[in-house]
Amino acid sequence: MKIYDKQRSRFEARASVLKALAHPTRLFMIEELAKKSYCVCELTEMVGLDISTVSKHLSILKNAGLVNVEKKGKQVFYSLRMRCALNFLDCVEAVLREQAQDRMDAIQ
Amino acid sequence: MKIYDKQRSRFEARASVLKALAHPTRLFMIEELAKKSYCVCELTEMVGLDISTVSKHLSILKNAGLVNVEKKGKQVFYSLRMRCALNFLDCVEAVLREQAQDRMDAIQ
DNA sequence: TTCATATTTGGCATAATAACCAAATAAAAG
DNA sequence: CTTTTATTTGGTTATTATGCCAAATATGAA
Repeated sequence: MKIYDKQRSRFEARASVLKALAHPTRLFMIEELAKKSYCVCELTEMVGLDISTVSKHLSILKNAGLVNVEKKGKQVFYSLRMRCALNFLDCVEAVLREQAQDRMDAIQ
Repeated sequence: MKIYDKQRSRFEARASVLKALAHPTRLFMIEELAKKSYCVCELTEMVGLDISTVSKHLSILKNAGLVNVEKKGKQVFYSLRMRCALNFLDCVEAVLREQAQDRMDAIQ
């Protein structure tokens, strides 16, 4: 029995949340939803993919608990639920800046 | 031309960093590497997967810029580079607690 | 040099993702 | 009730990810 096995389900749960974030379209939508709530058709217009694709992306964010959903008439509005998700995008940006620096160092 | 298209490469870069994190085994290793550096063979013993699998996971973390690598004799030691990655695991934990709460609410 | 140990790389099988289209469902309007 | 609009779901295909084994590489010891 390895150390990892004992805690595997805990790390699987964390990974599933991070997986929900780890897609460019979903990251874009999260950033937009941080500003205000949007319906599926508005988000579809912004991203330029098929509406069924956008709907599925939103469903992934919803299942991960990252967004709220509110139905208004025929439309469904999504909004950002976990605003802390934004904070850690700052860390991701820091990682990217370091990556860029590494590439510079490699050239010199 | 959609809003998203103009910034797509920026979101792709972010997503690639998050993808590197979004795996249970890699999250486990990141948490361990936060405590101290380990060689590949030690990590392999902890996770209980094939050493080639562990090596590939570490390579993914390295390419994302999340860990440092240092060779000492025959062994290769990895250590956590971006400690801010730990902070946002706190956010992930918060999301998971909310998920659990939602499930409780659904039952009641 | 040869051997043993540590790590990485290539190849392959399987599983998971993501995109689209088409069809199903939901809600409001005519 | 039928139509229209908005959204979700099911199905298919293409791409990517994961894990193992075997082979290649690297380092140090004998």
